[in-house]
Amino acid sequence: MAGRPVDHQRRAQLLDAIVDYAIEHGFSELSWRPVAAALGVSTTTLVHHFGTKEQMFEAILGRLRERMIVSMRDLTGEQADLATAARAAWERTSGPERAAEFRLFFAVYGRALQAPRQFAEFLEHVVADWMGALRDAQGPDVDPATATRTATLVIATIRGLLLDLLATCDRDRIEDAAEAFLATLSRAG
Amino acid sequence: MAGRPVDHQRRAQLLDAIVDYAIEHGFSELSWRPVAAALGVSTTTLVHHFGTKEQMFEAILGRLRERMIVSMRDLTGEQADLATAARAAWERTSGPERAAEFRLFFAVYGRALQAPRQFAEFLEHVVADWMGALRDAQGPDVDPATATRTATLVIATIRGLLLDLLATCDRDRIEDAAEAFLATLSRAG
DNA sequence: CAATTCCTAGTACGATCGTACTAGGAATGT
DNA sequence: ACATTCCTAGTACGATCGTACTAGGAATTG
Repeated sequence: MAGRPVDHQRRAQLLDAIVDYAIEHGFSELSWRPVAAALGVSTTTLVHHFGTKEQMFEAILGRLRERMIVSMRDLTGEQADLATAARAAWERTSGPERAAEFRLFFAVYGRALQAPRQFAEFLEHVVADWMGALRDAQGPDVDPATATRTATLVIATIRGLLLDLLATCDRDRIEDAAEAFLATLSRAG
Repeated sequence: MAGRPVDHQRRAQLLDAIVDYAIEHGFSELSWRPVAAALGVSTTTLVHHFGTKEQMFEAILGRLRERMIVSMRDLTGEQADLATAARAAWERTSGPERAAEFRLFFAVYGRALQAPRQFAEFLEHVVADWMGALRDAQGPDVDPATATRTATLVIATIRGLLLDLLATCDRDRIEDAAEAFLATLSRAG
């Protein structure tokens, strides 16, 4: 008994390629056959590794979640400072090279606001992590309620600006507003 | 020559029903057959009035745009005041009875961030209108650049909070943060 | 009245979807 | 070596999709 062992690395490698494909093509074009063709494998290979399509979405969101949470690690350097944390968050997310990734991120919202629970869970995890980072950035001596309030507001503002940035071509206007917002935080904190 | 005249009212009536269906079911379930079944007509009736599916999406977005712009008319009462305008904007958008509508609104973002131009155009029109309203609310005597900056920021914050509100179940946290944000505007303005 | 145009419905065709089924080569434990 | 399990591929089936085609009843002008 006990034949060939499961190749977990193979699945992870396929999953990363699928996430890249999703970032580039969006969710709507995410069918077995096109993905398999892009990866140079057969659809049955993908089905074998990921089961149903719903399970594949779950795997994609899990991996994407990991990536996005990792990209927001250690927002503050040494000192705990909300203003620098917010600025770091903005700069890490607003770069043109990450636009495709955040396009997919907001596509998750589009899906989460309809039925399936998996997309909503994804957002809860990611946003909760970012909230924690921005709460920590305010230091231990601030009122927890206001810390939560401030973190919520900062995330909401940045996310709203990001949506603008991705949806419009008016990058200057958005970056100007973002700069003003971050300056406000520096003045206040 | 000249036979039966075109019944424009019939088309408008069908379109409104389709928009309602879209608000309730989202874009992904927006196929000829289910919509026709829900409306109690045949698919050919819809095809006859709207042509291709892309044209139907265009019609839906056009009607939805009208609705959303109308819902934000006259944010300020008599006096031009950014704080009251922002508060009015928040209160008009955050109500639970409009949640379904804004779910679809953010679903537009999800699509706009991928290919098709029509969704991006929709957002440009709607956001431009809201921007204008919030710029006007600041009165004629403020610097146009800062007025644009402020309007951008207010819209971004409200939109970010709205996304949070729709995606999470933590309504209290969001409304608390929104209240703090609006209070800030009142203090500043 | 007749002619014409619009509205609606039924049907059918090709494409694509998710997925189950079959089967053969590859890699392991005994 | 052998049995067993994994990986990959090919194929096929049913469902759903957008849409073209056909045709008949309704409403209008001449």
